[in-house]
Amino acid sequence: MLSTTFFEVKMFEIAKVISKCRKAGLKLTPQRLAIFKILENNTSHPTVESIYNSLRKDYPTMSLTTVYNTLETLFKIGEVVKLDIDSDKAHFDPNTSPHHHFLCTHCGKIEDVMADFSEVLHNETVKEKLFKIQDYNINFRGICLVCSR
Amino acid sequence: MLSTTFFEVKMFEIAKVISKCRKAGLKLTPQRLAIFKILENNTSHPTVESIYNSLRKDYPTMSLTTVYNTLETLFKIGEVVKLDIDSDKAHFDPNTSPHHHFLCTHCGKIEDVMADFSEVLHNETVKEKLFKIQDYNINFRGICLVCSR
DNA sequence: TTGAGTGCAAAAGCTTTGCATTCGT
DNA sequence: ACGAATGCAAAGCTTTTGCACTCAA
Repeated sequence: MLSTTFFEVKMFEIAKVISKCRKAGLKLTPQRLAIFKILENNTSHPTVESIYNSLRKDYPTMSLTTVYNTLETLFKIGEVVKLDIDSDKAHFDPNTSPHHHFLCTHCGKIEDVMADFSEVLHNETVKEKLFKIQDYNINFRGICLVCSR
Repeated sequence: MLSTTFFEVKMFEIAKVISKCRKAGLKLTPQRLAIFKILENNTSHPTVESIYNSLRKDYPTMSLTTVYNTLETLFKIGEVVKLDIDSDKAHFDPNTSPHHHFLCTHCGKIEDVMADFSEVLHNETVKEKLFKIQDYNINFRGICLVCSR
């Protein structure tokens, strides 16, 4: 018997985020919209600085503070998640579906691992020792396909 | 049929670490030995600062730099691991056995999860997409038993 | 119009670096 | 005696805060 698992995919869609901002009374500034554009379909797990650098050409007055503020706002409304795979700096993920990550220790790239590991929640040790699990994430480390060649 | 899994337990034992230092040409200073004592049987996932504060009474001249240096040295010789569960500051674990962690989002405590999840390595998505996995770790977040009461 | 958002500068917090002194071997 | 380790101060980075100005609603 095949078991089918349904993944609820929650990608960052500008139209959806805009309407969410309107409902929350958040203003749609040009800076915010520019950051939204960078996040849409972005699977590079950007940092504040990488987003800031992408924007400097088109938005010369964009400040680091605004990028920090906007990402914190998006985090609060659940439109980005923060990764814990790199202790050096914060990486953000506009894909808020439950998924996991792989860090290539050779090139530093972070890749998504879109697979269901919810089996780990059925582990007896986990069920006995922890009162309530809110979430979990798996960080893999190793060599990516590109670097293996 | 019962399946038995053998865990190789690698705890931080002072005698073992001392002989490892001797072999590696590392000097056994009073500062290092004091830090070793704090790490032995320590399951609190201490930070540099918490170790430093524990030592200040008995070693008034102990510096933060020495704690940083010693933990980095221990990391290099494989006697501590760094956790990635808290992006605010580095937590160290003198238990270098493969295991996982649980962060209580209420009290901030980090607990060990000593269970075998190596099944995640057999996932097809992981095997197809990644060339070579060096290690992996699972971070659970939720409410601990103490805070649930 | 009005208060949330922006952006500059300054500060804060963790970690690293430089370097003279100390001390284990 | 030699060279690694220590510890102080300074610097480096990421992130946060304060505050006057701007602008979306």
